[in-house]
Amino acid sequence: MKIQESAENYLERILMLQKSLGKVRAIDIVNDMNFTKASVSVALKNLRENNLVTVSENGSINLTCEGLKIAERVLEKHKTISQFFISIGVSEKQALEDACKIEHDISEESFTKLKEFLNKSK
Amino acid sequence: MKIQESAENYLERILMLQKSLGKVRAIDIVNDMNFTKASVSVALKNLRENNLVTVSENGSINLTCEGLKIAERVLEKHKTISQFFISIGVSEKQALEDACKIEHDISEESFTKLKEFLNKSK
DNA sequence: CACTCCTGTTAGTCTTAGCTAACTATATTA
DNA sequence: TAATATAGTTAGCTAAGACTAACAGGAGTG
Repeated sequence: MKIQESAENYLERILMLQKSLGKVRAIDIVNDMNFTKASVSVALKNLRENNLVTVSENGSINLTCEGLKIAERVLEKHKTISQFFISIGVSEKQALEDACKIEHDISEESFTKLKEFLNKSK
Repeated sequence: MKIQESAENYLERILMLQKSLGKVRAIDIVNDMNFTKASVSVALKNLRENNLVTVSENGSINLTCEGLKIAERVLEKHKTISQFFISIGVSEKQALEDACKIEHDISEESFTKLKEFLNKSK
């Protein structure tokens, strides 16, 4: 199964929210991503069905091993890309916004080279 | 009207084909983009309705002023982004493939900074 | 002339991923 | 206790953008 861009985004946000809030419920995703409750509910159902998250009885959402792997990979891309843009003078706001989209498009090869480039230029 | 990513792509390809073939018909786009005739036909209808291309009786497709502006902007992004990736060691094939997707996501601000960066590093 | 190839169109289907509306269930509060 | 707020679900709609199938018209050829 090919992971869709939207699924990648949800997983990434769940991981970010886990880090900032400790514990994540659907409503936290709603507030963070500015989608409706209904959209998030359906998206979570999908993630559950693909074994990328689990939801405990109290409503707290957890990434599975597979889900976490994807989330971490996307988050790493996000950080690297935004860091790169900032390093060439892009505003932080815009860098983050662009990274959010590009993180789903960049290939492993280009991502690796970009990381190397950033490490070298430090 | 917000120009869709797919429309941007079609316009860009039409411009590229114009440069390489001189004259562009729907079938040239079909062969170049690996979509079906039907998909291309519908897409062209859309571009026509949005005054981004015209089609003459003999079937040759021309960009309108507005269509050309968009095509040139996207093509410039394409070139800049792929050039950047190549400059940091990405293979040409992958650089072009990634540029094809990222060109639709990058903001004007980031694009400008990327161009400046490339000019400086020359 | 009939056949086939080439080009293009239309109709209808599918998937992704958002939306609203309406509902349920629980918790808080007047 | 009744009313309201909060959280989540389901059903049904929409739009973009691909697809297949079926068809129409012109050009060249047996």
